[in-house]
Amino acid sequence: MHPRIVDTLKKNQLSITESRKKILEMFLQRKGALAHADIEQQSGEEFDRVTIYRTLQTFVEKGIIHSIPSADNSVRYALCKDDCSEGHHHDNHVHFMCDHCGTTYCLDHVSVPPVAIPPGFKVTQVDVVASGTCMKCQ
Amino acid sequence: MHPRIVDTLKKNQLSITESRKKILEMFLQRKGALAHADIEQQSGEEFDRVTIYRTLQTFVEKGIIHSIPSADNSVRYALCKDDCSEGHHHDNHVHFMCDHCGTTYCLDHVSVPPVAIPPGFKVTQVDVVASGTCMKCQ
DNA sequence: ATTATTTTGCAACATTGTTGCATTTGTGTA
DNA sequence: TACACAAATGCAACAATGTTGCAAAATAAT
Repeated sequence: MHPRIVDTLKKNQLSITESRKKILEMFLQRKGALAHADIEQQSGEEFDRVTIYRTLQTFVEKGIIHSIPSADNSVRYALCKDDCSEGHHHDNHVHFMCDHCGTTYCLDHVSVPPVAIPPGFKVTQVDVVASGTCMKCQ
Repeated sequence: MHPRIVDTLKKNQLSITESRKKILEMFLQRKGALAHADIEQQSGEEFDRVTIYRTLQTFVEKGIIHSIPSADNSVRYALCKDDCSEGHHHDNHVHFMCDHCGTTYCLDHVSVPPVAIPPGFKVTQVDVVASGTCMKCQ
């Protein structure tokens, strides 16, 4: 088991349960983003569907993971950059979604460029969603 | 009826039907984006739910409208900039979604800044999704 | 006007997400 | 360690959303 799992849960005042440990481990092991369906398949019916929904919701509220915008109506989640031990500041993110294999990459180290939003809008968050073909699918 | 409706449909080799005319008119009249539910409500059960799904799908395929990425798993659509009479080149778009009233604005005139995607990724489209509070909700 | 093609509406189904509640699990304390 | 309290889980039922096949209706072509 990944060493940071229990730490992260404790820091966020969450009970250490099987589902939370396992789901958090999936995020730590895999670089890319995960959809609800991915988790359901990978865990092999170990957890109830409802439990997965609630766990993801809890993780989002605590700022452990964040949801990634997509145009095809599939919600995906990825780990927040800094384990969010400091709380959940809404980071700006750059994501890449491969049209071919569907993998979503969370490019934490790419900075979001300034965007000239017209006056009148109060911007709190900017997400950049790039899509195309990833290195594995060239 | 908006004068461009029949033209747009003809240019895209689509039959001129009631649902297509009415749904396209909704997009032309309203500046913001529309979700499936919006259309269903505004048309007042005039059309079957399935018809709306299929009409939206057709419009997307023809490049008349495009879907807007969002983090909350709600698909919204907006008119393509140039009526897409030329076919569907994948434009880069800036969108703004108001956290308060849920309205999605399609900021066609704001240009998408260059983003430094790491080598290995072949980018075909970049969407920028800003969120916060719109002018009506300040 | 008539025929051929396309679109629509209906029904049935599949998927995805939500809620309430009893049972189980985890946490804090003696 | 054992106990009581709090929290999370699983189940069932439900709601919302999206899909598919097919007969009937509307549109387009002749």
